[in-house]
Amino acid sequence: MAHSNRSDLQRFLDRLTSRSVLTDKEQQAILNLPAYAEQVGANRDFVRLGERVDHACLVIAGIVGRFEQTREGMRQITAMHISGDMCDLHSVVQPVPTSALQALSVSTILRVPHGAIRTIAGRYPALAEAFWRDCMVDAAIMNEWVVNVGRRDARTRLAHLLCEMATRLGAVTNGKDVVRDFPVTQSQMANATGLTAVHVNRTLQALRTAGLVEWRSGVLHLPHWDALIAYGEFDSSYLQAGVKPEQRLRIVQAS
Amino acid sequence: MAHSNRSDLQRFLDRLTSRSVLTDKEQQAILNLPAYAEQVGANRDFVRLGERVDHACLVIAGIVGRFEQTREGMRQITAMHISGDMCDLHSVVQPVPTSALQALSVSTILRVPHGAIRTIAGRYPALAEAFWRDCMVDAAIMNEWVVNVGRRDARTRLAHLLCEMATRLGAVTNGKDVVRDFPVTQSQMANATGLTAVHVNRTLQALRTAGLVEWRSGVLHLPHWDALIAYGEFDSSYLQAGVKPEQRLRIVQAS
DNA sequence: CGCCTTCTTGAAGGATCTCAAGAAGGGTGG
DNA sequence: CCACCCTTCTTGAGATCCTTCAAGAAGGCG
Repeated sequence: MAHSNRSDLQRFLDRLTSRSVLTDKEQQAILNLPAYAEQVGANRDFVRLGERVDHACLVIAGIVGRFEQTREGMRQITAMHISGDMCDLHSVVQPVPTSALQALSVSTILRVPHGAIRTIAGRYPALAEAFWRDCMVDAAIMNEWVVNVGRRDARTRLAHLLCEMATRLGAVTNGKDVVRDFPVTQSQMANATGLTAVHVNRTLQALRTAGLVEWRSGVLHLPHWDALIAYGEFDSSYLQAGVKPEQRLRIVQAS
Repeated sequence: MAHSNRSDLQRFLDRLTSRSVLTDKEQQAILNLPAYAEQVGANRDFVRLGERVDHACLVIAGIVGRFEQTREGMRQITAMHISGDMCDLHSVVQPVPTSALQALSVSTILRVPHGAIRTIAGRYPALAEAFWRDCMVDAAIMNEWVVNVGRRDARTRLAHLLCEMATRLGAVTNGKDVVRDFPVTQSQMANATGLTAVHVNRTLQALRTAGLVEWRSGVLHLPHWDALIAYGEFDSSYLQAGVKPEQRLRIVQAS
């Protein structure tokens, strides 16, 4: 099946080249990675705590959550991953996961063996650098989540997360009216924001009556983007989404 | 001054080799890094938001906080760094900080130019790998903070953070009685846990009367370590502190 | 000794949670 | 195409954890 995955790997490559500078050879190395597609049902774990893994997971479709739970069984989602995210790239250098991965909706993932990633990372230092950088964007997002959960009230917190996800889903183009598939339940949203499902429901209603959010059957509609980012204190710079080509960094010499 | 910093850089090297396998040459490259020591007063920022930086900061002494603040001026500390931490190693691949750095107590830091780090990362892929891995441990810690702030009540949350810091400070040896310098104010602790200073104070009193924590004038004393880690739901595995030599990973071939 | 930061305490208010139950929605089988 | 079921969404009322405001006590430092 490896030969049929180039178009999926292209999404990963696009992600990398949006922030890093890669030569043709390096790009080909990405596209030639062996990979095995897999369908995962909603609410199913596909990476479990403590079980050493030997492959990284690229999200092709659906939404994936990284999560942990407390002794009393309360869940906390610490990251959400969407199409194009290599959601546990970090496992290449740290193969024993400290948190689990679950499909939040029906998802298809592409498993890429660590061995192959390690080989090209060793051969092309610029790829290792690009991988490192990609992981640091995920870390910057998690950093923002700590602020969100720690210091913002429910309304702002929810608005902020919706802004982040809409931006990452690439939905913000005309700057006004934003529509995107976002198949996440209110309960999952609660686990991502450190709230209860009941309170997420009520808060969402407040956002709805304020005319800022419509969200029915997995489709998210944000009619007044500018108003929502102000409401959610959202500043997208941490997402490193708009890095201009001339600003992209390359540590190692192109060879 | 560069020549006199080898002993400080040794701390950084020790940190790297505790998780990664490095050859003699690679180790020397770390120790030969140029570096400039600097004293920073308590509550003083030394890396500001949005200002592109050209050096990474190694903490030699004191405690450093990574933080952000909301529109209303509420502060959230998203990471604490101690002696031996290269607190913004990520800036090597992402030179525009998305969060600021502040000395929580009087600190001395060692500034290491990005250029020098990039040079050795390009020349020795195993060093790039070690840097990447080190950043991923910081990310794992932040991941745990999301859980802590999102899903644990004040008592558990504080206990968990104290357990983490005590472990990282290397204070847990005999497994019973733990004593360490920890010059952090209750107000800073509040900003790290997403609570108010008042509530941190009351919660700390509860831990004190439970006999789990004594903390006076910057000295932290945890008389019943085993009881405290149970109380704080603390499992140190995410810190990657006890990685045995034979479990340390090296992607690239030793040359 | 005096000043400024940090710690401590009280009382009242509010945001969020818990418990409980009913309504709506989406899928499946007959 | 309808009936059924299970998940998700919605609503209400009461409880609680944590915050806010305010002020005094203690601690460190010149």
